[in-house]
Amino acid sequence: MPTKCFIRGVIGSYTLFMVVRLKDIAAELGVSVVTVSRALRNRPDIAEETKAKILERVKRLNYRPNLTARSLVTGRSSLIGLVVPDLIHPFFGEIAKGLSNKLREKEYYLLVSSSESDPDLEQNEVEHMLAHHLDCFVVASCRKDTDSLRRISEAGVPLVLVDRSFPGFRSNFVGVDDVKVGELATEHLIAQGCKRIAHIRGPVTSIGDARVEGYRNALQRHRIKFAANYVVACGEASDSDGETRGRRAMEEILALKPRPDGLFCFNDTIALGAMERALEAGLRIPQNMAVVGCGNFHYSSKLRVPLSSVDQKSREIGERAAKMIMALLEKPPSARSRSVILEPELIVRESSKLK
Amino acid sequence: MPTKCFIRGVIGSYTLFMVVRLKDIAAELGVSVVTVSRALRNRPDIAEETKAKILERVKRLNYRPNLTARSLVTGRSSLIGLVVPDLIHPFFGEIAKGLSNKLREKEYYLLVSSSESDPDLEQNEVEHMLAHHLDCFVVASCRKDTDSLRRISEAGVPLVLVDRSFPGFRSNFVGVDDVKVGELATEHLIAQGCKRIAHIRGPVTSIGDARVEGYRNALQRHRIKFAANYVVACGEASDSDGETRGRRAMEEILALKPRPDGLFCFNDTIALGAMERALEAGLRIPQNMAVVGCGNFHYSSKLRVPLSSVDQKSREIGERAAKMIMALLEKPPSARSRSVILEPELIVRESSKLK
DNA sequence: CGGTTTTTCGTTATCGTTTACGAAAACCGC
DNA sequence: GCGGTTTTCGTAAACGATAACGAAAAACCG
Repeated sequence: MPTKCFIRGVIGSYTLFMVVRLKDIAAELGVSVVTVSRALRNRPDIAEETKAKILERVKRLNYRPNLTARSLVTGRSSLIGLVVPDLIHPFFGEIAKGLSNKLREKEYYLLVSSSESDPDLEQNEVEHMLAHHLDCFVVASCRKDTDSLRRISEAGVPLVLVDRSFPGFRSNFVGVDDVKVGELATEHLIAQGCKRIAHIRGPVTSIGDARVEGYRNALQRHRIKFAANYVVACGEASDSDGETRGRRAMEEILALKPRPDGLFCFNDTIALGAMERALEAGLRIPQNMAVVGCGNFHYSSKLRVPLSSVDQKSREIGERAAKMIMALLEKPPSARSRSVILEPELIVRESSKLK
Repeated sequence: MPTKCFIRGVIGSYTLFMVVRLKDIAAELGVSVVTVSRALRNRPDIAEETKAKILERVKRLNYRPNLTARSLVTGRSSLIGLVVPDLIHPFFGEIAKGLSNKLREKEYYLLVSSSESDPDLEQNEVEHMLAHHLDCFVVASCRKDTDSLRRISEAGVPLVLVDRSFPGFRSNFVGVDDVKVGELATEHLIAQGCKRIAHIRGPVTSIGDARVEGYRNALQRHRIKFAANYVVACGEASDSDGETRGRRAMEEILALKPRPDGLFCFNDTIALGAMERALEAGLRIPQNMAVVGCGNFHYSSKLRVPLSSVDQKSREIGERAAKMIMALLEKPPSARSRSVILEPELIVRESSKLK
């Protein structure tokens, strides 16, 4: 139990702690609370001499301002909310790390919520987090609609979308060009000599659709005819983990006649499951089927068959989002929203190396 | 910019938002602020009729209490601080997830800090987080000393250590029995017929030492003589990533005469690096060298050679820590500290399957 | 029906800080 | 020395909620 006093030490088995407030320092030095506050925030209207005196005492007493109280009056909490579908997921983990490292510079802290890919949970979490009066939200929404995003906007809290944007919903955004992602992967498979390229697509969202679009663009550019049954769906992240979804999708692909000789997967986890299933079925990768994933998760290079993957620049997404937040919070009334679209990068490994 | 008013709508390109306060609801219904507060917190001293009336209005206006203000007066912030060396690390990621999911039930939120395995940064982060007046800290410290932990205790904030405890520093703790971890891995290698078992040890901390102790215990139990040069160090997490550290350690191991036929690694990432290096050197795993890691990271089963690993129950650690926090915060003055020691579990895969 | 208890609700103070404003002190030029 | 700045500091009022206390209203009881 923190006690407000200047005694510090052990009495019996109880330890008394001091919780120093502005008031205490002011009283000790015989100045007013406001003067101490001014010294701490480096305000101009204070004499150098008194400032030095105060800062010395502040340091000696190990004073730390109560940010809760400050927040109440200034309306700034120095807290940023991060809402992602899954904290364990390497992609979002990297984003969190990029964010956190950059935000640290300005002493912002991250309040995280892992929505477990459950739309209702996400909405609920946003609702609760709003009560904490965060300075800004960073969201990779797992919802089909924009309900949770709108709640944030309605509350007047700045918002940065990462990874997924929502057509029709104006907002700041940081992510990669997903059409380019699809093109990069597919062009590569074509260049490797694949003739029949399948795609395990992601959910029906802006991202999933954009990747399919890129996939089609590349095929068209090389006059390969698009076959609808070569694009197989594998459900949502909320259905089951990516790996089993990848396995199931591979079942379908194995049944296709003629069998595809190239495969572009929505992400590395799905690719992993698909590859495992294909290997079990006796296929050799890449000889019988070249595979490219997406996300370049850090373990993708260590797999049974090291996986080619399109890097989504997750760390950079986090860092750029952090920069955007800082800009947003420094000069608040910038009505129009900004977008940062990063270029994806293909990393080639054994799973698609045919030449 | 949130405006305090009851107008809501679009004027030109500006949207006005309402920030509803207790005061507003009270004014609308002609009751006092305290009455509304009581209704919201389900206090007994309020008539059912007025309560219903208030709750209806609260719902209709979409009121959310300002937790910052509440926190200031109650001294409870509903925020839990999580300090880990690395957010991306699957082990800590799982802990974060376990914590977050459990804490959600009581509407606690997680403020995270990834210290990047930098002791100074950790200290700094703790210092700053203290200013936010969190209700409790969960820490996996990367420091050699207990300085950051002591700062938390001195501030009178409840503390739960996870993964690593510090002998001599009394505190709540949730983790696995690390001596058992070492025993489990080593006993298994012995049972598989390994005669010369090496160990890539972790940093010189309670954990690293305990695992070595378990390793020695198992050897002794089977009358295998302990050779000091079979225990190779690989530096600290802050030096470089586990994988390259594992590779470097394997260099040393490959130079040992006679060459070990079994290897127990401090964690899966190190094991991964070590295995990669061994494979490059032409060794076959497990035939020439059986390998067991620790942590059972979710990708360990998907590696080139699926890796046997001692599961550290990371998710459960998070959940148990969450439970402990709730207990701590409900009945505060429990002076003595509690420990939860979980049993590790060995998961056998190809990397060590000899029989 | 008076007195006591119980229920219900309002008043006031408080949490630790910042903002707005104004007063005193110091400085300045003439 | 006297008006007018400028510097330095203090007072008072927030911020949005809860805690402690007490008063009015209602209910109960003999």
